Amino acid sequence: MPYKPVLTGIRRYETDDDMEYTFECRGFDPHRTLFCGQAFRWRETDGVYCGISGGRYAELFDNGDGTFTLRNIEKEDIPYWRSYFDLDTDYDELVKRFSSDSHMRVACSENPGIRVLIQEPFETLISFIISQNNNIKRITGIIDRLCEQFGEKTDNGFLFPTEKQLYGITAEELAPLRAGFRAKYIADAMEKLKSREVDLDSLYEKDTCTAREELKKIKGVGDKVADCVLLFAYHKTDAFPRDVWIKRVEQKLYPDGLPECIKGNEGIAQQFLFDYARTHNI
DNA sequence: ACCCAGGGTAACT
DNA sequence: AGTTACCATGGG
Repeated sequence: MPYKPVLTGIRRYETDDDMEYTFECRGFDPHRTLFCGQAFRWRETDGVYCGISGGRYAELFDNGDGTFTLRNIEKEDIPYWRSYFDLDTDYDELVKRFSSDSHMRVACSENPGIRVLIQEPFETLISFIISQNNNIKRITGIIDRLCEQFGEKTDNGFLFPTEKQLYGITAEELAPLRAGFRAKYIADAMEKLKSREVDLDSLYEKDTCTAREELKKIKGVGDKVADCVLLFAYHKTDAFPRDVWIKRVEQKLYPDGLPECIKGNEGIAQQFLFDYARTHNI
């Protein structure tokens, strides 16, 4: 069965109805998870991670005893955040499986606590169109300007603009983002979403290959960007985004192909290998 | 000045 | 089908 997270409707944060939610998640590392290049809208100050996703604001901190607290969230959004942090997947079990491969064993042990997020598809699509041939710092800046220019302002910052808010936008109107040649790709994405030539809602139920081909109808979306969206939004864990670092890993560590133990979870394994490759400058 | 960055397109062999 | 220049921008 394809995995579909429980998503409640997009809703504004309301200051007089906030709550805390504490959950257990042994070994979870928020910093590694939120700043490893799968999400671009979290900030950390004094051990508190503040972010906006899917139109929802949250503050997250580590209680130091294997539990974590989400603060200033709405009660009905608990299922959203449980899904977002993929809390119902046992990563200890996954890492155990991965560790039968010697490279994966090192990659996992050196980067404990990474989890693959389950994000909102539209935000993820636009974010990873922006990511192409770009670095994480500048990607973050462009997305910040996108939210400030076109997203709704709330007490806790600007929301990511909704699909409807960007319908019909042109590359010229996107110029202030300084996204360069990627502006025309965003404009093309908005055309194809508006016309329903590409339907993000339908992709949950499609297999990875079919969904990948549909995303690639958008100009500026190739295999890599498509697989990022399939993995980071739709949680299709067999999607395998090949960026420059992963290509080096495949050449140097796996010239004869990927190990059997990551089959079906190539995308999650990729997240460990991505950090491994960068810290060791492979 | 040069190189690279969570790539993709179009125009070539 | 496989290679290659080029694409905007900013940081090192």
